[in-house]
Amino acid sequence: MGRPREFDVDDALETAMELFWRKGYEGTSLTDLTEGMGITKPSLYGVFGNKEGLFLKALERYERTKMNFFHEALKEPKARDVAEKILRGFAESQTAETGPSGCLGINGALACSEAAAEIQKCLIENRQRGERDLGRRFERAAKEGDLPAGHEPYDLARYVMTISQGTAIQAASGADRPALYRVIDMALQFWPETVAQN
Amino acid sequence: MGRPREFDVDDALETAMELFWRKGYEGTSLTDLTEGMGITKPSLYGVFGNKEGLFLKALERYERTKMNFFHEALKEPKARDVAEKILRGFAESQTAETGPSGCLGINGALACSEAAAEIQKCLIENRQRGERDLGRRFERAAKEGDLPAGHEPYDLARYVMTISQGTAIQAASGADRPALYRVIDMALQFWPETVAQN
DNA sequence: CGAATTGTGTACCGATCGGTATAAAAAAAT
DNA sequence: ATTTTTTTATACCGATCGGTACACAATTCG
Repeated sequence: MGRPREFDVDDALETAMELFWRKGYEGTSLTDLTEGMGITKPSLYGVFGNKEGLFLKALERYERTKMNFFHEALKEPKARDVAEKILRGFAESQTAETGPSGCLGINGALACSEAAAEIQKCLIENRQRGERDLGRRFERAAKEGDLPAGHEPYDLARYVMTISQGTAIQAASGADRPALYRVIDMALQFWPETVAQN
Repeated sequence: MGRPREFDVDDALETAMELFWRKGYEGTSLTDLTEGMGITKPSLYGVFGNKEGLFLKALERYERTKMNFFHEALKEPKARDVAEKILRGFAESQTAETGPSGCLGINGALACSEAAAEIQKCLIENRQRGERDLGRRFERAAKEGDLPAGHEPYDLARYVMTISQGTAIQAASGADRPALYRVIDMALQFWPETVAQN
């Protein structure tokens, strides 16, 4: 009961996500947010708690709507396809024609003041979690004889994540999707199309 | 003549560089700067103009003292050695035990408010200039038959810079030097030690 | 119809932001 | 010793930061 909300929470969160994505956590002011979302500060605080809570919910939405390819990719039967799907998935989300360039998980708070230390830590853990999940997937691949010879699963995971994070910087600097695809093709070249079957 | 300056300009600039490196342009306040440098605001403004001027001078110092390996690497006779020296040079400066992790050219202003747009643009151009210089070097290598077959010089340059930027994120997230070296070893694997001699 | 509940608009809070006016302090020049 | 020049310290500027108190508007429940 009570007075009905005059805005759509999901729409507002989508806008907040895009703002944080483009300008980072500290670079986005409450004025940016309220003007962009079309709501007042008390409404924002009523629904999302505070700026930090809003960012975390925006990050959650980002993971759910833009990073869904990641855990889908882990289901690929061949490790090389896992890597390729992840690399292409990142490149695509980083260079969408509509929406900001780069990656919210990096743009959000790469280097920041002490006031954003908690957000920064959260984003670091977020990236490490993805890398760990990929490493686990490659561990399985190692047991299946599905990895390039002479490499540790977690090193391969770091390799793939490093390329993905590199393309995030490239995208944030203006690189377009075809350019990133060419980088990815090179990065995958050392990974044989077909690994020795046993 | 006049009253002598009570601080060393170079020491102060070194401190400012490290602060901007660790906390970014907008994440570093004038209070951070003056307290770290051990000087007052009027002294800072007297010598460096304003915050933006101080950042640009800090960036200049960074390029001169931390990125000197880059143009040295371009002088290597073989393209693969150019690439390897650049990749290892970045990884080393990003993981120095003393000093901040990552890269000032990325941490400085990856995503930011409109107030820092000029700094952001300057850093983007900075990165693109490096990539272009490397591309030019690889163009020469192509003429010398010193490139892996089937790749454009500027694509290879983007590839190398993407890895370097990726390791910058990795370092900012806590990855240590040996971990980055292993990534670099993988990234170089697709680049034959010896290219077909003609 | 009240009464209770919830969202909205306005106006404000203390703290901090980058930046500066002013005057005292410390040196060189005369 | 006095003037001139430069740097220093203090104290302040308007603007903006994230966040909130308060009154009012809009709905449901009794």
